[in-house]
Amino acid sequence: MNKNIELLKKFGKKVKEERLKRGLSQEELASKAGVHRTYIGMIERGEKNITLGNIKKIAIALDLLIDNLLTNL
Amino acid sequence: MNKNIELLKKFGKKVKEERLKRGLSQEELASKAGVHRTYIGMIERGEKNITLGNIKKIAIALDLLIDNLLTNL
DNA sequence: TATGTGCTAATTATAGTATGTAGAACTATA
DNA sequence: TATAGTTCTACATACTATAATTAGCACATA
Repeated sequence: MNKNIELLKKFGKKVKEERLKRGLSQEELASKAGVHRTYIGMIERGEKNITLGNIKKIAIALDLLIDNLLTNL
Repeated sequence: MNKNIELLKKFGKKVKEERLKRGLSQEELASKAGVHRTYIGMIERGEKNITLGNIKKIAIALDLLIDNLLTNL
């Protein structure tokens, strides 16, 4: 479990990076993805072990393929 | 949530495919990945919304990059 | 004052883990 | 041949750990 921290932080960093590229706020991304504002914050900080379903939602909200969000993890 | 079924089934199919390519039983893959035997079965049947941490474990057990398991999802 | 984000905390939903039964397929031995 | 043992997988629960969702406050900064 603990060894996931690095993985989750990397994923969060990628999400944040792609969100900012598009000039979106956490709230806007959350709204697009259909999740809560604070949840996006938690994901970006690597605090949650996100499920495949939500990875997909975020990828779609960012106009990305799911595997684009997961390269180099 | 319900719209995830297709996504999870596709993922499970991919895992099964890669497992069989390597001639591994569910139990052997489970052991390599450090998860339970029946859990692999559930994943392959698309019954569980797997987390990023376990996706990584399974990818490693299959000698795959994480994004190789997630193309075309 | 308004917007964006970090962070805590609480609740609900469900992923993760495990045990057990059943059936199919395939060996081996009488 | 049978019939007994073995391996593999589907499936049904059930428990417990934690993801998912929400609300609220602090602190920036424009």
